[in-house]
Amino acid sequence: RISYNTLILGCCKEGKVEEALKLGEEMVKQCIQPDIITYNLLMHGMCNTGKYEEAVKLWDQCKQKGLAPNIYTYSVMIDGYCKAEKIEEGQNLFDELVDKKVSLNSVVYNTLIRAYCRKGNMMAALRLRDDMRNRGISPTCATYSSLIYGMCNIGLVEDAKHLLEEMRKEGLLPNVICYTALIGGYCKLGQMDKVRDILQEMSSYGICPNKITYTVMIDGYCKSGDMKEARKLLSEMAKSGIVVD
RNA sequence: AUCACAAGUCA
Repeated sequence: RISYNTLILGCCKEGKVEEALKLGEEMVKQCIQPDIITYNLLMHGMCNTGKYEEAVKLWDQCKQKGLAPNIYTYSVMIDGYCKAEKIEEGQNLFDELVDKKVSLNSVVYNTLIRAYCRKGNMMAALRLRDDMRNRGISPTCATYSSLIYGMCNIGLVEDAKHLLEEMRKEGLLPNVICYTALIGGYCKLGQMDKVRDILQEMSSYGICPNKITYTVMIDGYCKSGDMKEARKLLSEMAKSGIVVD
């Protein structure tokens, strides 16, 4: 069963969801009962290929079989709904989970927070962040990178920067993803001088830009018409050992 | 370590 689940995970990661489903049927024929993990994997695969309706079917099937959804099941489905632009549905599932009095974790919160951030509903996103804190669940880098991204996306880059400082106060160390999101915000506004400052700050904390960080900055310089600086970054990237593509 | 969440270019 573990072997099958592992195989299914492999298929899903390759995007071969049909094959994963076949493996699920094959399990049943071998008299190996799919467990909740099997279902979680399949639902995740469906969601990631845009077939969230299929995932919902699996969810129902799961309940009919008397397999109880766990926290992973919920986060997969909440994410699936949100990525299909059905935030309301995602929120409903979240509320259902809250009612169950099961202990929530940061991943479920982060999933919903990210959805609100992408939609530009920062009030809802920040309210959820406060909510998780009140329940004693610590926000993580994923929480903040979504929030920072969301703030930047509506042009409130200074608020985003402030969130980064808030992280430190909470004893969370901003990682390269948080910084990259913030840099992206400054780039979008053409504030390349600020980008320099952030880079400086990063290196003072020993955080190195990665391929995505460089891509964001190069794009920023190109769009602000500074091709010289963009080229400079490209060679700097190569020098830092990143495989340039 | 059998499963879930965050940042990028072009389309």
